[in-house]
Amino acid sequence: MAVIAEVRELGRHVGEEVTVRGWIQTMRSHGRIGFVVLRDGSGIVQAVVGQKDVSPRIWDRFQALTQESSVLLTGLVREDARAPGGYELTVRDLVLVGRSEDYPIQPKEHGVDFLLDRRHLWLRSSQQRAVLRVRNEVEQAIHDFFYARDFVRIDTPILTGAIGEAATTLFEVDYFEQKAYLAQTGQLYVEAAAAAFGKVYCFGPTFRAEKSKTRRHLTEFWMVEPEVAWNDSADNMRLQEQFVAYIVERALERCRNDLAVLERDTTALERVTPPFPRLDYSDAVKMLQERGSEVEWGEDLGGADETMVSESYDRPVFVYNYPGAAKAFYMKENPADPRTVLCDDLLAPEGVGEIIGGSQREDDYDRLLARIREEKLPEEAYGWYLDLRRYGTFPHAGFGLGLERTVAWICGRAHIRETIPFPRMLYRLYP
RNA sequence: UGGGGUGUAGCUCAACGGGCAGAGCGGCCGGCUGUUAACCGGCAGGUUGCAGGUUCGAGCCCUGCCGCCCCAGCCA
Repeated sequence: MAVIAEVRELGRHVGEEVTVRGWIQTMRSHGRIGFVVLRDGSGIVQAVVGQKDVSPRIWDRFQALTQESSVLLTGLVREDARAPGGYELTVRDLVLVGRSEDYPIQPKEHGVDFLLDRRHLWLRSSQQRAVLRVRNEVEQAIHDFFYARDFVRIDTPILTGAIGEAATTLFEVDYFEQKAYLAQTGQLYVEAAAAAFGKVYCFGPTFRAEKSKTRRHLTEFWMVEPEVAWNDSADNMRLQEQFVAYIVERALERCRNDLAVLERDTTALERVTPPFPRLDYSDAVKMLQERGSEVEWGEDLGGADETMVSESYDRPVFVYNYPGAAKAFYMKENPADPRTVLCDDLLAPEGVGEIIGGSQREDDYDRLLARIREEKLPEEAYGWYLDLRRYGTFPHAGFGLGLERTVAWICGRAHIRETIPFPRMLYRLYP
């Protein structure tokens, strides 16, 4: 009875007979010899079957294999430069576990719609596996970064009352004959927790019922939102650049292979080291106007404007202190220029655009209440949020980083839909 | 929601200015002992998104509808 081995550890079994378990990725038959590439999740290995080396029964079984059939392969592990992965299995025994009939995804080009309809199978493809492994590494890096800095993770509710940033549309659900909404941010809740723990973050799914159909929007996406008591806007940006640099570094360190599978040119990522350039909103508008943009002071930057700014730098760039009218109600007024608020957007290079939105929060009770009324928000829903300014208010700042946008940038994918296992978009709820 | 595209074999795409609907891949059959998206020969595979219109004749032109893609707005 051969020992069961994972493909990633085959190097330790050279000269031994092992059994590997997995799925047939590709196969090539050649008369009296044949090759299959087996995937087990830990890696891929080429297995060779020679007609003279196996019984006629095994040979017939091999001839009948199809793409994505699940199998047990038993054989001798050899080093072989001709095999992808460097190791090869000379098959002695083959057990068919589950036959795959007419697998729809070929090792060829397919349209995006076709693939998304079969997302449950598309996940098996090598580039999709690479993207999702990078996502996994980024998620782990996020937790490690904050854990090492003594942040406390706070899980914020997904079912909420009418509270959030209000500008965006919320998904409404029936909550025991009451209206509830899927959370569009955990920020307001981590602000509460910051007064309990000092440094906190939340990391979970958020929901936006916007009818956007662009390469950088999903209706369900994951966002990490740190919140730090006593931090001002400048502290906030310093934390952001350290955070982003750490995530990129981890991906470069631990996902070399995946980035190679994705044919990602990593030179642009190697440059992502602090400090990131900082551009005052007003200077950004001036620069954009000189380059022919129609943007006027007071407006938010459009997608084309963001691209123009980010293309002027070789690493992520902060644009800070936007006009208050263009931003959310909770951002703190800039004492040096009350038309603006203490906030920042972090724009990733290579035309990726915004991956972080952050700000120092309004900590003055009266000014915050005035802003809630200006925006005509349901005041009664914000009672607890105002309490944070009534019982020991404190300066604090935080930000939200979009996980999918960050992964798309690191992986060099044009569209963020490939960076989440099962994307939720306008008109797509299946599979 | 607005603007621009697109829809032809299971998949990816061809088809002159309106004139017999095709290829590659995949499938099936056969051949081949070192393939790397193998190769060679053969076979099957179509209501050209749907409904109407113009025309001797429509995959192609016109109208409506539907799906999808890209861009904009909103944002992460």
